[in-house]
Amino acid sequence: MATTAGGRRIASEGAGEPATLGEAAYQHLRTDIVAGALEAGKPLRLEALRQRYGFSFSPLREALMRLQSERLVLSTALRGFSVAPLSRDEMNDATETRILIESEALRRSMRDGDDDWEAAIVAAFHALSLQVERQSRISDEVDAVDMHAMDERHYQFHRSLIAHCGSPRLLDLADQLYVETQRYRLPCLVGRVAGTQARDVAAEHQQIMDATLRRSEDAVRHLAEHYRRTAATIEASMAWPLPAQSDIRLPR
Amino acid sequence: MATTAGGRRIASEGAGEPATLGEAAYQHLRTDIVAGALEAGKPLRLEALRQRYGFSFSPLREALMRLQSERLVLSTALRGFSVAPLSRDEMNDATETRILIESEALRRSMRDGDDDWEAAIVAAFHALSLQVERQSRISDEVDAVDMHAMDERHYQFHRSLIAHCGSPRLLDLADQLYVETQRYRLPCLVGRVAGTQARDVAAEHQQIMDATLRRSEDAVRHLAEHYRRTAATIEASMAWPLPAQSDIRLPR
DNA sequence: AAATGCAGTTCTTTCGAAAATTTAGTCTTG
DNA sequence: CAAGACTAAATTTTCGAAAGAACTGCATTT
Repeated sequence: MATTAGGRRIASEGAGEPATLGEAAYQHLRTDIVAGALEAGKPLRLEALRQRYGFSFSPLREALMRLQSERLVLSTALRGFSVAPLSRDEMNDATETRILIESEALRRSMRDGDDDWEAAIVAAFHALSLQVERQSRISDEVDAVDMHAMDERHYQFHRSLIAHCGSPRLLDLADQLYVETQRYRLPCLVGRVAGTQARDVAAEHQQIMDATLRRSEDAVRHLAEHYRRTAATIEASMAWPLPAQSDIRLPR
Repeated sequence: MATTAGGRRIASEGAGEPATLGEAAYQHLRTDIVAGALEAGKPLRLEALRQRYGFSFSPLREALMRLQSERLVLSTALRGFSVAPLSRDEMNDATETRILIESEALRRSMRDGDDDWEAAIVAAFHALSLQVERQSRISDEVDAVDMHAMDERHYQFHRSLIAHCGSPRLLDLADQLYVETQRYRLPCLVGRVAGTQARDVAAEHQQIMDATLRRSEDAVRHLAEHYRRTAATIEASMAWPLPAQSDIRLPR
């Protein structure tokens, strides 16, 4: 097995082969939770997971542990794990926290960013634009593969903005919140007819980038609006699971 | 700290006995890392930990996994774990991130806080004051037990300020950063002669509380200064391990 | 009927050993 | 003597089964 450099568990890390089964399990589970293949709120029985993925208990447990600390999985002491439920409150909390973190990171990047940083932003924006164009050219429907390619570019663009903030913690938190909010974004993308959006997301990105390169505080405002608008769109269009009474278990 | 910092993890956790060995291992390891009993930078060999704590591999691994995502432990794919090193950069990053998070949480608490919230702050402040007084009365030297009692009150006070922010994520992050920064604070407290401090920490706390109850933005400023002053004090007084060349391993 | 108590079952958690990989040491070779 | 190759030891990772706790359904009691 080819060893991957053990970087922090960032969203883009998945590229190389995972060095351990635990890592592999983590990646698979995370992908499936984010994509909704493992339904929100449902319990994650170890035996079922073993059959589904072919990992044995130890790596699975390890993966679930990690996912728990990223808020994708819940666990109760002797009752096992479950997929973290989706809710308006969680989404909004995640969105606002993301805005807090990324605003600060963006400010710092704008303060200290160098030419390479700027160049990377322009490049990422371009790559994202190309992807959008290609997609609308090739097919009307957005399928899972397109969606992931798209999402990767989208991630790279947003990350490039804050990349020069100088704080490993902020970048880490941003990554984590990106993944969390992905759970809410992705379901709304699949099956959507390309170009249907009322919003001009591309224009929003352009606005953010331009203001960022101008080192203008407008960038922060645009970014926040961008995220809030996305959250609002999702909140409106999503079929929210009403918090089931039966799922609520009093601790002991 | 009576309550585990990562308050979300387990429903029934808290002060009581940990329900599983994994949880117990987590608590022990965390305590020992924060207190410096497990030296920063040193590798954590599973066999050694098994002998020291009496837990077998599975619970230990689980605990280490959790600690890794809280930045107290590092791990590399097939080379095991080590205690996360201490450094000026990490401390400052943690401090600034903490300020970012708690400032926002404090603002929200001040915006929405009710009478109970205010009462809890006053109570926590009082408890902290009593503890400080008792300590300086009983003995000159600060020992480990005093230190923990003190730290618990201190934690409760700071937490009471932001308790009403309404965001589970912010509270969680604040808890995590509290623990992280504890690694830097605690070593500076042990052995210190009580009342020696040039700073009047009690007065700083009073200032923060007063401004908070007035719902004044000053509270945020005072809080930030409080944290920065602490960081500066530590930065000056601590014997920093110089980043050893030999510890650096290139990942292939 | 509601509450209580009691098997049997399901599921999580833990253990100890086996497998896989890295690390250290030794020897060889150019 | 440095670089490489091989071997042995140390260490992590993984497995599968055993142990322990929670859940289910049913009978019993109030």
